[in-house]
Amino acid sequence: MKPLTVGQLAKRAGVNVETIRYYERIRMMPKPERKPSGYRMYSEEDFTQLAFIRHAKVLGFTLNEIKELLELRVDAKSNCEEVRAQTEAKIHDIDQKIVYLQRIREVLTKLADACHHRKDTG
Amino acid sequence: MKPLTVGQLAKRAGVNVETIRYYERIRMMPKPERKPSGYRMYSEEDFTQLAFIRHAKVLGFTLNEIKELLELRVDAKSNCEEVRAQTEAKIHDIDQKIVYLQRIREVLTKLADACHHRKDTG
DNA sequence: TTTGACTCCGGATTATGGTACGGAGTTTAT
DNA sequence: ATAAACTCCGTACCATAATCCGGAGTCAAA
Repeated sequence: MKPLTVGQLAKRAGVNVETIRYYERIRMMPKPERKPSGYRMYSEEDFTQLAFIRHAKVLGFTLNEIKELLELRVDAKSNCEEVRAQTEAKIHDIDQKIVYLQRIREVLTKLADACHHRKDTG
Repeated sequence: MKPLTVGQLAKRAGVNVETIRYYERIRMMPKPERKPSGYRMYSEEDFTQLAFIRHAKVLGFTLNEIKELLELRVDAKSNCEEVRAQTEAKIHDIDQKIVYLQRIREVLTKLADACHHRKDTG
């Protein structure tokens, strides 16, 4: 419940402090509450959002795409029908990515198996 | 069987001609045979490799990671045991990505469903 | 209470992954 | 044969996504 400092948040999320400030500047992360000294205070929710961003990044989404994903969540309260359509489009993109990954996975599996056999058979 | 020009290859793969030249410079793509005029000639195999690169890029692999994946394929002939280990590590990374993607997919599905219900029930 | 670690900020710098430019030569279709 | 379209090359430029800098203020703990 105690708020996290920017350094603690950075450490938990495995990112640089500067990255968090950068995400704040470009509105990927919300402006946090501040201590009287001006130090940033972060919540668990902030950590969740940052982790989401990092995972999505690993998956090849650009920061702008991730921002869109985050905004879908927020907009869901107001714009229901349109959000639903957009969300389904994103799901389609994700399914495509999964297909590609599985294809690459299969190629690699065959590679590993070929090596395995060669080892067995000399 | 007729070799492709760089422009034809670019068109089929959906990339810029400059991108292909760039990939050649950084050794993501092999140096192609040349016509007497100096024009590049590409094969179907080259197309396959380029398509692989583009797909892997969409999935968030960096060009260096993709280069490693391509090299695994080539090295498989010589370094069997080590290649197998590395390949299995890559497969593990890919499985992690699939897990992340499925998690995001789930969140989005819930979002879409919530909207759907809201529409039905007013 | 001081000292070392942390944080503040704006602005500069970096790495990656391309894209654009432009003058000269090549190919192709008419 | 000639124009349009394509290709050659090196270099310069661009956007994205951070990361670094450095001087000043803050916090924690010995």
